[in-house]
Formats: sequence, C-alpha cells, structure tokens
Amino acid sequence: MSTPIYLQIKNIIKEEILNKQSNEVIESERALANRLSASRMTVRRAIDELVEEGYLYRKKNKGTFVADKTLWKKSTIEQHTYRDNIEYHLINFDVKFTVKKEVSEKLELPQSNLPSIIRAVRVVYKNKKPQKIEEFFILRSHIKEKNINKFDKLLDLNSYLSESVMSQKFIPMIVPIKYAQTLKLAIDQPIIMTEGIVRDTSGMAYIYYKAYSHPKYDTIETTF
Amino acid sequence: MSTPIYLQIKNIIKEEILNKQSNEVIESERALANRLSASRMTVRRAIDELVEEGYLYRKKNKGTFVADKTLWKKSTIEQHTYRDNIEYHLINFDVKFTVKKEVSEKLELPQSNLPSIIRAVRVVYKNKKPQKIEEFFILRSHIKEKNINKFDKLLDLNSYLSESVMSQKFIPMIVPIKYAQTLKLAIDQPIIMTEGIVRDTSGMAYIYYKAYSHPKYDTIETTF
DNA sequence: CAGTGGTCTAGACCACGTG
DNA sequence: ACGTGGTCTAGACCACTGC
Repeated sequence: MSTPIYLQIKNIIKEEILNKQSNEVIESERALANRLSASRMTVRRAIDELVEEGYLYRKKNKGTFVADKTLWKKSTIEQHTYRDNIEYHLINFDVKFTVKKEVSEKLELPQSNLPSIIRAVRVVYKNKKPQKIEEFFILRSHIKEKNINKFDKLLDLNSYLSESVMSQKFIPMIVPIKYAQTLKLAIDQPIIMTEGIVRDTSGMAYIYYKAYSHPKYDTIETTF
Repeated sequence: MSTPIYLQIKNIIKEEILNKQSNEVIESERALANRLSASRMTVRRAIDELVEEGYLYRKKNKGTFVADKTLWKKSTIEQHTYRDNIEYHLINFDVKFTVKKEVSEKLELPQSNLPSIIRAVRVVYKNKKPQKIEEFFILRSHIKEKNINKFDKLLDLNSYLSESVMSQKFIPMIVPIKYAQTLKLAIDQPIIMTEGIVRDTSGMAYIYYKAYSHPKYDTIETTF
C-alpha cells in the first residue's frame, strides 16, 4: 500500500461516523489503534485532521465526538462544485505585453522588460444562470507548458492553490455597466467584487484576478 | 514550565526566522531537535503549525524554508488588532423576549417559550474613524455568568471562536440610511454587510450578527 | 554516500473527569 | 481507580536529492 496509514484510517473513521448521530462519542484513540493495528500516534494524526476539517471535536478527559453535520465543510471560497451544474463561457483570451498600471502594480512587474501576460475573461454559469464574471491576469512564465492550450486546466484555480497561497479582498461596488447585462442586473445594483492575488511559495505573485459576483446566486460563505 | 515544549519551540523558531531572508533554508528537524534537546517529533509538531500558519514551507528531501513575509498572516476575518487603535462605542443594549422573524429563523429558536436574547449594537472605530456597525443577537443562556456584565468580554468574538464555529456570508448592499451618517457615507454608497452565525461544537446556533462595514477602512481580506 | 522531510512504532507521563 | 485526550521520547524505515 502506498497510501499512508493515517489517510486510510482517516477514511475508515469518516465512513464509520456516517452511521452515527451528531455529538455521539466515537471509540477512544487507544481502542481504535488496537482495532486497526496501528499506533496511537498514527490514529491521532488521522483524528487531528478530521477535527481540523470539522468532522469531529474533542473534549479533554471525555472523548472524541461527531460534530454537527452542518459544520462538515471547510472554509473554501469556491463554494459550488457540490451538485451544481457549473459552466464556463470564455469571452476573451489574449496575450499582452503591456498592461494597465493597476495590474502591473498588483503583480509587482518590472518597469521595463515586461513579461508576457495572459488575460482571460469568462462568465461562470451555475445551473444555467450567470453567476459571476472573472478576469484573470496570469504570468505566462508560470504556466506549465503542457497546460498552455487547455483553458479548463489553465483557469481552474484549485489546481494551483495546493502549492500556492491566495489572498483575497472583497470590495463593494455598483455593478460595472459593461457587465450589468451579462449578469442580468439593474445598472444600479450593488455587488461584491473579489480581488485576488495568487503567490507561489516563494512569494512571487503570478495571478491577479477580479471577480464580479451576482449578489443573489453567489453569496460568499466561509466557515472557521 | 506548564507551556508545552512544542509551543516553546514554535516561538523560538518564529523569533529566529525574523533574522532570515525569505526562501532561506532553516536548520533541519534533526539538528533543531538536537540543539533544543527535544525529540524530532516534537520539533516537527512546532514546524507543522508554522507551516500551517504560513511562516514556513517544506520541500521534500531538500529542507524547510522561510516563506515570503507577505504570506505571514492567516485567514482571519477580524483583521485589526495589529497596531491599530480600535475603540468600541456601544449605542444600544437590551434584553429581548421577542425578536424579528429573521433573527428567530437564523438562531433556530422554538416557536413558543422563547428564550431571552441579548441585543447589542456598537460602532467600531479604527484610528478614530468609524469602521463598521455591528448588531449582535446572543442567546442569554450561552453567556457565562461572570461575563454577563462585562460588555468587552461579551462582545469579543475571539473569546468564543476557539470553542465554536462561525460561518459568514458577505452580502452587497447600499448602506442603510440609518447608518449612513454614523459611518460618514453618502446615502447611495455600496457596502458589504457581513452576516454571521456562531455555533457551539454541538451545532447549536447562539450568536447571530450583522456587520455593516465602511468600504474604505474595512476591506475584508483573507489568506488561504 | 550522507542528509532531508514523511511516516510509523511502542512505549511513557500528565491533568482531569467520572464512577 | 480507571479511562480519556495532550504531550513527549528515542528510536526506525522509506523515497528522494545532491555531491
């Protein structure tokens, strides 16, 4: 088996608590270690992660318990993906060698010898309804060569985020006129614009994006 | 010493990397364990948390490195507290036995035999400027008796969050007229209203709150 | 080959809650 | 007195990197 034991145990526990009530106590760490023929530290690591992900909670000197099902989700901004029908319509795609000051500042680009920047604009539909408009500015040099022609890979933020860090700002505004029609909004509708910068582990900014969200379909939700 | 060794080590490392450059390699886990007279697993635990918090990153078979300083912050909504001068002005405080439908739904209150609810409204000032207006609805039964008369304890969300889970929604809107003046905003200014529900580990909702943020001073920012 | 992080073991002691 | 989670130790093997 190449998958680590603690991950196997994690999945076993995850399955077993499906049949349990919220706030029901689970087996003790020692009992689990014994039953699954693993050391207690390995079981603890599995439980540690399940606690971190909101599936379980611990009470000192009492035991470990199944968390309320409504808490079984982690803080992720990209909320969709559950059973929703998500579609992307690319409405713009080009490579630039000059960009607006705003973009070059956010990506901390050099004044001269500007690198090439991929700019893409797409509409995200959720269950056939327009949900948000996203504008991406991506440093061409950071795209793996084999992905360069696959828009889906290119614009799937999740495939980058595991090795990178994203910081986001939420900015209130009136929907820009040019996007009002696409989002099927009145021209004076307040929306949230999300501005994000993705950096690799060395701190280099390589994606700048702005997303204009429909206020009704795309309520941004996070859990701590 | 009652503070765990792994926390002491965490702080030692945190101090030592202040004098290092970004992407500079740090001592190996074994070397640290040796120098600090701890086992490697204990050192690992300290490093694990520092990686989780964005201070360090690891490269398999290579070493552990100092992360870029701009990544040294974790996803917290309550951004202030650094060096900012934060003040709270309580502008309303009472105990209710009937609440609007909106609140009773969010807190999942019973139809009859309504529990008492504490309602508080306060203005948060940051460096003497109004930053946001917060409305809290708190289940009286969840307040520890000794805190009941200390507004600061009562309304310090951080003192609850360690044992609870908060979920938030960000909703765009035009600033409500009754708050426009307090926030020093034009009456047609778009803002973000943050709606939050805090649940204890058993899943019971006990705080409902709404925060109306000034768009300029309180840009909500998160890191993943 | 030596050194790294990733995983794992089989013990150990502690503080605390409940019977 | 016993069981719980919280912490800690001193080893171990693996896959991989760089010299």
